[in-house]
Amino acid sequence: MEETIIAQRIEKADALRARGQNPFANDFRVTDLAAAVHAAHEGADEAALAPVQVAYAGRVMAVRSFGKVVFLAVDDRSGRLQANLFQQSLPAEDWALLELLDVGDIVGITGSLMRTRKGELSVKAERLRILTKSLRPLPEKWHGLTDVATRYRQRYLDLVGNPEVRDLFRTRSRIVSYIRRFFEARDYLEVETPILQPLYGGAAARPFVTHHNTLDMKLYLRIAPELNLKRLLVGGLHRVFELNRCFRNEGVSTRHNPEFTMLEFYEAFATYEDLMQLTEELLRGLCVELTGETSIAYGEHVLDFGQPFRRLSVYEGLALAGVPRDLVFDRPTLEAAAAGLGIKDPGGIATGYLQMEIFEAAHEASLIQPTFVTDFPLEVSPLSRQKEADPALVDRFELYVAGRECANAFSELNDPQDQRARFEAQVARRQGGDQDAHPMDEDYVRALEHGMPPAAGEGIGIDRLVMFFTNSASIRDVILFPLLRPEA
RNA sequence: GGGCCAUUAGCUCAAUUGGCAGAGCAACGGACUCUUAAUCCGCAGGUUGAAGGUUCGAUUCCUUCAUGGCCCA
Repeated sequence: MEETIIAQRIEKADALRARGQNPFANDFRVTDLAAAVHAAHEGADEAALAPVQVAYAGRVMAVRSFGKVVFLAVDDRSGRLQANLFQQSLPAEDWALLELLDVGDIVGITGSLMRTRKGELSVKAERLRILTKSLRPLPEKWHGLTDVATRYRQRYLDLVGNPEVRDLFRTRSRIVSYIRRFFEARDYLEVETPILQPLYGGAAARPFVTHHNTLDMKLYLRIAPELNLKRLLVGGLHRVFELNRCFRNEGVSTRHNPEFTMLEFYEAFATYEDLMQLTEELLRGLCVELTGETSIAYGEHVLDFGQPFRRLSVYEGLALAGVPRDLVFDRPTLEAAAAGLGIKDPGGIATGYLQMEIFEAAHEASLIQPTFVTDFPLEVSPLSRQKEADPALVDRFELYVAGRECANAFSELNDPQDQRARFEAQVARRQGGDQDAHPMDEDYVRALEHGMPPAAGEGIGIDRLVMFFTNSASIRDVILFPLLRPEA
């Protein structure tokens, strides 16, 4: 049946050619947009509308024919504007095009404005062009396309049929644009650093591996831009940010896509305390930009970015989970708490990592309102600056919203000798089987040896941010083309 | 990785206890000068995700696989 429809439409395209018209023409000049026409003339009366000439183009979403008058619902990038075709006032040649027109075709309409008896502002067509002949049928007009796999695989159909999807990606664009303006206004420089790297780092994750043919060189797709951005701090670019695509070789879920977008920014002479302040400003301002208010509905929750964000240190969280402050290094206490939370084989997990597993198991899902989790174990933070008041901890925070981590920040470690020792500890873990452990990066240590200004830096997951601000349950809803298995 | 659910016409969905695979929209033919999911008449459209099994007979029951969704780890 589908083949029949395609064959019929190819015949129609051929018929257009036989009439001397290109079924894929590109010589129509658009002077008007649907939304602008509505905005400019919505209240105007017939006498005011009739002299207004417009030319617009878009996809035909519905054809309602009454014999000698035909109504077309035409969608352009701004919205919908109906075209009214009267046999009486259209050239015979154009009227005859209707027998070759299908829902889904792209048309160009020129004419004057009018209002129908039901009051719809529309265009009384004087010329009709079929600019692009569509050869396949669109999804059904009322229910639209709902099959999730098809929506992701054929996102163009999802966008054609579901206006709310177009709106979501407009919102995504506004979020990115706001972030860019926010940092530019604070004298940050936007930079781009390599995705293809001979050595990866900056996060705890497994990379994708690829190969450069002519250099015969193994390359990794970056898991984070962190180390390169800090090299720029060494170089004197003291405020930098990068809106960057990262790649982590892990599973897919409603919260994870193997490639995702992060914001990372670094500021010299700032501390993680400063970044908590900055992060509150960023998210509060973003919320106001998008909604006009300081809170937003997300699922069953209302996320409030208006108040100063809650702060909860890792040790405070451990105390709430049954590990008092003076026993955070007591293995029997930690292992008992871990077992109680369902953590498997706690005896095999190093102390700092076990502390974090306990914290996350006990608290992560309940951190709904924006919460800064602060002061992480040094062991799990190989790039963070040691806390002066407690050498077992680092000056670091993660921001949790709606039970999910959405930012990670710290005062940066700039002591090259300490950094080398941290890398060596990571390499030891790697040899112990931790595939996420950080590899040694000699050039990064060398850069620190030249002197990196004291600084703080942060990464924010853009996809998760977009999820919050578009009330999306799955990361796939906010990525235009999420990774899927190949079609069967 | 484990559990549950889904997969039927281009799209959205039905199909009784295992008994002739159906509807709406889209398409196709026709009527109609004001529709907003237009309406009306007519016509057509199927390897029921794939492979195998049970059965006189399988969309339905069983096994395996594929794809997707939800939950859990």
